[in-house]
Amino acid sequence: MPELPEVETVRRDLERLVVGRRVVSCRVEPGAERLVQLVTPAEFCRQLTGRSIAGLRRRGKYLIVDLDDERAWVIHRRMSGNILYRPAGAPPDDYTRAVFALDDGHELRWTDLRKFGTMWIVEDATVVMEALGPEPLEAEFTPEVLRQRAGRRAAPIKSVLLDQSVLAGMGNLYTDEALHRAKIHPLRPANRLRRADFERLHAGIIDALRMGLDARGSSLGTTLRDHVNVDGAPGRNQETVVAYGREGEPCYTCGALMRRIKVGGRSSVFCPTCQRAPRRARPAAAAPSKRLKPVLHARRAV
DNA sequence: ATTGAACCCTGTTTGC
DNA sequence: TGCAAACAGGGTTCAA
Ligand SMILES: [Zn+2]
Repeated sequence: MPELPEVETVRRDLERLVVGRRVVSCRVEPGAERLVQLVTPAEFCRQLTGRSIAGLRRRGKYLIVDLDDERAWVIHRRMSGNILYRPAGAPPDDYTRAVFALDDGHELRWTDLRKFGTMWIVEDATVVMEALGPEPLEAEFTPEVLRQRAGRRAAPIKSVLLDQSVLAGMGNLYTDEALHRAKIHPLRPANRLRRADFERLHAGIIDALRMGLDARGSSLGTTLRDHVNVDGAPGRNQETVVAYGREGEPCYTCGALMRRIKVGGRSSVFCPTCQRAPRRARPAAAAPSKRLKPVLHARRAV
């Protein structure tokens, strides 16, 4: 799933490849019309065709392609959107939903298995991006900033970290990674964390994101729906994750088996030993309370 | 203000 | 064994 490191990796690649290039044609495949926001695909393509790419920015999980007419082409990959930079004659890519030909003989291909991704062309990119929190890899992000923005919420810290208005760019994977590194249980109410917790969490967030960036992103799950970079190659961070997707596997720190619970409807993997449950842990949905009665049958031969 | 459900879509898993 | 139904997945938006 594209989160901050996955979007940033693609931004850096595109910055190297397409700045100064002109969009010479634009095509949105039938059935993918929802990709385009605000206007029809035809109008979208009309606005895009002929424009040159002036630069690439990122804010949270949004990719911003600055155009030479002072407008911004804003892209959100959501769950399965990928941007590929291919020679115009390259073999087709599965789930291609839109194609943007460039003046260098290459094309940008938008692939998106689920069609959840969205694009806008706007005068001011901030308009389409809801009030986003600080950038976790910028100097503005400090333990104190984290405490002030997250520490008033009574919701589980996991849910608060996923709130893009608290902090921009964290998704389910990097949230689990950060909480594990910080040894904080995902269900801990954010307003009950102490300063020392926020110090560790701050460091854990940065470490997890940097690890993802160094590996060119995480590509978990089945191949088709994974994040890939502009050349179609997956990231390598799935080899480095310490929590996400590791349910039932031993914790790298203590060896206890990693558990998975639902927090705010999202699956969360954590170590029950390293990440101590809050005093009043919410009843885990995955653990129906069993009466003592089954003891009578526990040893029954099968 | 805060929380939870709905929604977007399709590959995968589960159940009959 | 086949097929159909349920589910998972994450971010955002809407509703309560
Ligand atoms: Zn552990």
